[in-house]
Amino acid sequence: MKQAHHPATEDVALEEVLSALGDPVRLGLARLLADGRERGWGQLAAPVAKSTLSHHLRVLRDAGVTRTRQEGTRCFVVLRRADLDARFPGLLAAVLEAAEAHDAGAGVGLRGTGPA
Amino acid sequence: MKQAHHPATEDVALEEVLSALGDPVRLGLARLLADGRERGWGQLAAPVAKSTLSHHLRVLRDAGVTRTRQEGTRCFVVLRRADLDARFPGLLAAVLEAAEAHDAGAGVGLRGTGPA
DNA sequence: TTCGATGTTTGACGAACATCGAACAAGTTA
DNA sequence: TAACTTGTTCGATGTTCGTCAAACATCGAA
Repeated sequence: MKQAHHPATEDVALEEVLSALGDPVRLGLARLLADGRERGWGQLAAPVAKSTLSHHLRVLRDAGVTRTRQEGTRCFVVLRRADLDARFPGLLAAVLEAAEAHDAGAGVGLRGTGPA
Repeated sequence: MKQAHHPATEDVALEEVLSALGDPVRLGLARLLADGRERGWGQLAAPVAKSTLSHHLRVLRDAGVTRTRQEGTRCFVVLRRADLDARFPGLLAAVLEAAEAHDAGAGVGLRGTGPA
């Protein structure tokens, strides 16, 4: 559990962001984080094994879509909305709105705290 | 060279569009077509073999990003801007603007008619 | 009909990807 | 110290992807 690497805002690449969000699980994760609130790793519920979930979170992180914070032995994930909006104005909003409107990236939800 | 299949506007999937545009060559092609003008297949110049170019154009077509029209033995490609905008408002504009701003998808250009 | 131009399809290849279970590392708690 | 919790990393597997060359199909021209 070493400190994860995050690309600087100016190093975020469009192709990477697009292909990162081009996966159903990752799009679902982004959609889950769309409200800007930070979520605990354990709250995230995706229809994949935890090692796979870890992989997807890494792809999102490496692409610059999310930021992971570590607190003790647990992690918290948050969308880098401001950074993305600074670099690609309107992109994230359009993607998230489209995902919401068409229920894309389904299968990803919250655990414990219940839906909503 | 049989008539290619195009998805109906309501069948266009967000994940497919995003991952279609997540490739440098395809993003470059989309960027090239961003002005809405129709281009001849032969005008498209990408740093790949023609079979590969054909493949990429098919991915874009299958994802609903472009439309291919056939005239005799040659093809013309155009961006399905209105369709995409109807289904995912603002998405294509944000992607193309971001690509333009950061010169993403480079290596794709025009042949014959010269740049511009 | 024969030739040439234009894309598409096929077959093959290595690289990248999504996925899993198991082993591991780092904190927290008993 | 000894568990236990929480994610990450590793190794393996099967799939998809990007790429090319070559063969093919189709249309127009000679």
